[in-house]
Amino acid sequence: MRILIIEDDLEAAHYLRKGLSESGHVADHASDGEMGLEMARTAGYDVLVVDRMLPRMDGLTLVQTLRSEGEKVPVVFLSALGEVDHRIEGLKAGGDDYLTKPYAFAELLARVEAQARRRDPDAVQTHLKVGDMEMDLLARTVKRAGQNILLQPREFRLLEFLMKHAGQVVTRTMLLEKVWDYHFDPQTNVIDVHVSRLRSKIDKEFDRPLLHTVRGAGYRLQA
Amino acid sequence: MRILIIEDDLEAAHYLRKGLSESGHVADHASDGEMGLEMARTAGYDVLVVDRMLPRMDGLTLVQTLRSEGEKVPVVFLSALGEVDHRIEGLKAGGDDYLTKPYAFAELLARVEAQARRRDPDAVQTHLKVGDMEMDLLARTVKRAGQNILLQPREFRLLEFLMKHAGQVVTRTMLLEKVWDYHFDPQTNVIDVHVSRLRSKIDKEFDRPLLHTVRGAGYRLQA
DNA sequence: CTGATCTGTAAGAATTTGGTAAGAAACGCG
DNA sequence: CGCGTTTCTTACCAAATTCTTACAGATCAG
Repeated sequence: MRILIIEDDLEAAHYLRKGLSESGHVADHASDGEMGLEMARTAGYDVLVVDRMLPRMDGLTLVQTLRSEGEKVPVVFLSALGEVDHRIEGLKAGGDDYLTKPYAFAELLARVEAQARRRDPDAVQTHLKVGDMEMDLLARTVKRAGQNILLQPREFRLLEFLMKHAGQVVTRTMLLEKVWDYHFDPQTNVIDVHVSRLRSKIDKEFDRPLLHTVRGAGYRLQA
Repeated sequence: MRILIIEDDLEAAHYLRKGLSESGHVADHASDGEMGLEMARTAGYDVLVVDRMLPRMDGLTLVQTLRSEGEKVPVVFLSALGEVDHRIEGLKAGGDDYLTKPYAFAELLARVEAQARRRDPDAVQTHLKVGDMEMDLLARTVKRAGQNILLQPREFRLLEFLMKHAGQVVTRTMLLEKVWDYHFDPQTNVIDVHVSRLRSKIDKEFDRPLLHTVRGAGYRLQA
């Protein structure tokens, strides 16, 4: 899941990013309101986490602006102010949830995921299945035909993405963006190498391969 | 805790059972409304998890029937319908909580345990088990393969948390929050050190390790 | 007050991982 | 069939992560 954190406290932001990435998400960070607005407009995030108080443009205004432009991405407000009125203000401005500092990270994670799920039920699957292969996102385990398969972190992300798009052709560019977070051409064959490694783990010992090459386009995972 | 899952989707039911049993509960399963009603009447469950839509007798009717018979067991409804009206219907029929699909397993677990606790405050976990390792929360003792293991307080909290989330990856951030009560990045390797110490006590002399490292994410306790 | 125990820090070791590059193989087209 | 192109595989190395150990401050019981 792609999450944008708009927060001027650098330490807090760093802490959030780390926690989110441990939980398998990708988090970007903007440290002031204007930068946040800019980023929220361009890149397609699944959820925004917005501090109420920000330099250059406060969180409320930011979200109001986004909403007036028709942007519907879910927003979770962070704020030091716990008053009911502030909460209502936040929701009226177009926020979807509101968290008062200090908050537990686990709580933030739960709310962020709940928001994302509300918008896109498939975004927060915990269990994926393609053919006789299953992936458990919580346990971070993969099985094929009942047999456990050990994957490296990057291989896991790769397979996760492929499984979430099972049956569709996944292009190299998509993989670079969503699995590697590269927004440029690395001019190397990283993808090929990882696909090869993945294949040797999920397809090698089985007669029916799941991961297919689509020449000139990319790859497709299919039973 | 004894839980009855009344759910016709076999895969979902299986997944719930697995999760609940990893969290130390005992879960039974009924795949249609009539069977569910029958089982709920006879065996004394602590909580029922009921799908709204069921073959042979829908969830609402089931719960209404139970309530009319004076059965007070807490009920958590599951439903694909998120509308406010449906929620109200469920609560009016005698449900105690309501969860909209798709839901995160952790959320379900939290609500189920909350319901059980509400009913019987003493029913909280006092005993955890993962593989051949057991923890007694009251006596503050840990055994593996019948052998007593002495843990320091912090190690005990750490293991307790890991056992309560057995089978799932537990991130460093979660550990910091729940075991250390830190809400920031300590910039040290406290966790690593304690995990290492814990390992040397619970895994060293045994051939099959329970505590696994999940690179880039955290740790997982699993038999 | 004192000794024992517990917890956290720091540093270096060990391990794992991911990326690069080079050559092999497969493919498609004329 | 042969050639250019794309894709696959393998080996290697640098970087990042995790593990272990030793030590010192803090805490607690007696």
